[in-house]
Amino acid sequence: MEQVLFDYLAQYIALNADEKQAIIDLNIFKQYKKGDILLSEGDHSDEGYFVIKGCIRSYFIIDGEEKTTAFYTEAESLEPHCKITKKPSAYFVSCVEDAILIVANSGMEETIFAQFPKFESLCRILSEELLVKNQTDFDSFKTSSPELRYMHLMENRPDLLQRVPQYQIASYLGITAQSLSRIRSRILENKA
Amino acid sequence: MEQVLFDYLAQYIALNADEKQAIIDLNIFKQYKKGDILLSEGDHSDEGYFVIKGCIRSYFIIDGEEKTTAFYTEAESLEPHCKITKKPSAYFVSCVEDAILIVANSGMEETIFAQFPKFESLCRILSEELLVKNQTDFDSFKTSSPELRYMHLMENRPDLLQRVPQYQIASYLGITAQSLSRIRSRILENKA
DNA sequence: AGATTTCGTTCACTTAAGATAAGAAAAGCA
DNA sequence: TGCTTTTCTTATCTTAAGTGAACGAAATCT
Repeated sequence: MEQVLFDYLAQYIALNADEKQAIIDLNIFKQYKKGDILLSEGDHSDEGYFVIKGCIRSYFIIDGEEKTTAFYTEAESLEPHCKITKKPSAYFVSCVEDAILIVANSGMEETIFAQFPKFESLCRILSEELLVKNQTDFDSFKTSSPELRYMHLMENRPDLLQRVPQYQIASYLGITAQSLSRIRSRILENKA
Repeated sequence: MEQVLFDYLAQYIALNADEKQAIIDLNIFKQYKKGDILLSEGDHSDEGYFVIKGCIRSYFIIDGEEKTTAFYTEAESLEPHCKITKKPSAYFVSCVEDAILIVANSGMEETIFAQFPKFESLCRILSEELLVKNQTDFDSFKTSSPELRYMHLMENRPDLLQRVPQYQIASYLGITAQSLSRIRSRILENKA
């Protein structure tokens, strides 16, 4: 199970046995069931999540409506805002599927940083990469119509369309479920 | 002039005289004129920008149309994707106003990191904060209508509406200039 | 299996954004 | 100052998204 994490980290830095053991010793692997809520609006949580297996999502509830803002699948990580800002969470995080996650809090990170400084370097690099990814996604969202956004998603994360209910995809695309349904039939028509 | 930078950094870490001098010795302050282009699509650039004074923006050109994706004003910093990914830039960066910027490349960062490790720690923290900010903006964009996005901007960055041409604001909001003009008149009507 | 809840599609209607064009206002320049 | 370019607004028309409601299909539960 650790292998997913170590394979991921190997893309960025080489870890020796001690360093790997230090991570394992933190005892951070947890299992969850579909529907489990990891974080709720208002929570003061200090935990970040790295997905080993499964799918989690973040969403707001605005006027009683769920607004999904992100999905995280294998080898992706979610650092909730509240972990960084130390303020109550503005959104929810729950499991779209049964999941195995790494759950780590800031205290654990400090421990690791102090023991192995190269982890802080790693975190800077990961953080910069995440930032680039997030900005790229935002740019693409801003410069595309809902239909293009959907087609973009079909190309880039086709698995999501299988794993996640359509109404969650819809709000992720910034539209209603009805509108997404129309877009889908429009695309099918044009293919025929 | 350095003071803007040091005031900014003081929010995060304490710098001693040596450290400040190391930064100054990099000789990184540059002046630009309104309209100057700092980065073009296709460029392989290694430079990041920190705004001391003025305003810069990033934009794509898609089908001959400018699509503005971000504005950066005093004490904000822009790390172009190409700096991090080492690939050719997908977008442009230019000056909305005359500007004084800090321009630093990766080599300078390495130098500083090696000399003063706490700068790397600083960069991780800044990077995480930028990520939170960017995600918050993205979430807000996704969950708002164009009209709400504009009102949000009026509240949060009213200065931009004065400093930046409307057609650039419009594409920043993901809409056309005509549509923004209608939104503005709609808002004025409802106030009256 | 049967009942129930969740999810996806369709329809009719309303509202707002995109496209195209034209003109007014403002800013920049000679 | 007067001229030119840039920026903003207005109008018409088209297209697509939002809303509310209804229905059927699929998944879930026991």
